[in-house]
Amino acid sequence: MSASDKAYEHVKTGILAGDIPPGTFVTEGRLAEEIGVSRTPVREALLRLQAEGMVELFPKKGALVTAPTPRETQEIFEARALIEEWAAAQMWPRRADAIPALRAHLDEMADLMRTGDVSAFSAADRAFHEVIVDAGSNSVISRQYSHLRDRQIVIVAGNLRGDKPRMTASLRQHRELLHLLESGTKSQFVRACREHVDYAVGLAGTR
Amino acid sequence: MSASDKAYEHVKTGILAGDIPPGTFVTEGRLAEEIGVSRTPVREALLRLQAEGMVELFPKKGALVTAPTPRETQEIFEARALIEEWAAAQMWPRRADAIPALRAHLDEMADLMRTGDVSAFSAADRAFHEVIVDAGSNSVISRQYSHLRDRQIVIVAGNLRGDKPRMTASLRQHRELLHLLESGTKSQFVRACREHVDYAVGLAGTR
DNA sequence: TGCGCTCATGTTGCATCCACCATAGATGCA
DNA sequence: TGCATCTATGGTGGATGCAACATGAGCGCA
Repeated sequence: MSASDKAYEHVKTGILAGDIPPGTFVTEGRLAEEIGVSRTPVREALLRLQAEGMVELFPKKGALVTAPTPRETQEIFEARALIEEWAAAQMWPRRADAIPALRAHLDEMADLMRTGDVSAFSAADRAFHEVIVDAGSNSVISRQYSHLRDRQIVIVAGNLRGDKPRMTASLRQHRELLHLLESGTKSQFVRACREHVDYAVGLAGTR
Repeated sequence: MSASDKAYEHVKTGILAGDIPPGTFVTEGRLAEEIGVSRTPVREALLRLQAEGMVELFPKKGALVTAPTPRETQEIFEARALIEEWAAAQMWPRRADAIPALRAHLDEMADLMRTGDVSAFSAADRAFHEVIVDAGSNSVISRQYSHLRDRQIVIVAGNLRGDKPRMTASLRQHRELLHLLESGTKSQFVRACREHVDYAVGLAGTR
């Protein structure tokens, strides 16, 4: 792995994990020292992250880690809903081959809820949805979706710290989705996907 | 404008205008000399372009300007259709405020078809659609749409060099869209948007 | 005390330098 | 002649140096 990749991973995972919370100013020099590389690869990493909207670069001042505004949050969820609804429709005629993976992620979520590992739970949630989106077989859309989820994590990392009732509700909804995929109709499944995302909007919006 | 931005603009417009056709290898050194800056900002520009999917960086070898594969082309148009259909639906209840801008772009297209400036025609086409997408008031989606169009230009720049019948057909379709927006129904307009993009898929696919 | 100015410090933006690597063409040997 | 190997060249990846700029602390003056 190149030094540039290392810097990128370091900063990005730091942001996504909440170690570098939104609002903090990071500087190339400090990060470079921290990671053990020179400023050049750090600079490249920050540019990439700026392109992704994770940080905002202020000339001669530094990089500000940004959280999505309430407005952007709404927009992200609307975009998610659009893609997930599309993907749900693509699952018909029924794509039974996706079911094992979905079940695996579901089981994982159930386990993680017990142990209370919120960030891993959220990762499993994401993986579940990515299976559905990827089933649409459109890598352009999959990439856009993945990016939306990255952005969303920053919100969630700040908001949802181990909220059992919400996790329970989420788990129930995912179970329902899988159930509908196995034995429901296309329109039922599409609507459930839509409602699932809309529910998440509410969660992110109310706090 | 910073040297980095200058390099970025230079390379990107070069690719979009077809001056740097897909398949060519560019090197940091040569570009740097050409633009009149050092390799550092050029390198940053290439990294940004790689993130956008415009070039592919091969370690120790150089940067390859890539055209979308037929597969990616299909995917781009599918994503476009998804967004445009959504945006079309967002235009109801009727957003009359978008009409003047749409009409202006339409007139521009008519003029440009006469003068035969294909790339400007294509830019006006894009602007027309961006008005509709932007009317959805979702900057996240607008950005994704804009990116899709950037990618699409690379295809078009290689394919559609001044094809009058196609331009005529395109112009007619845009007129129809505007007409439906003014005095059609929501479902008519949405369907027409969908069909318009599907028509474009055919164009890109058949060559 | 309060205001404006200067300067010290921290940070970026960019140029330059060096080491490593990939590759192609030359070279030597069978 | 044909093949393996060696080497010269061109390219990137990364480190470092330097100038320009933003900012805030400290100081002088009214």
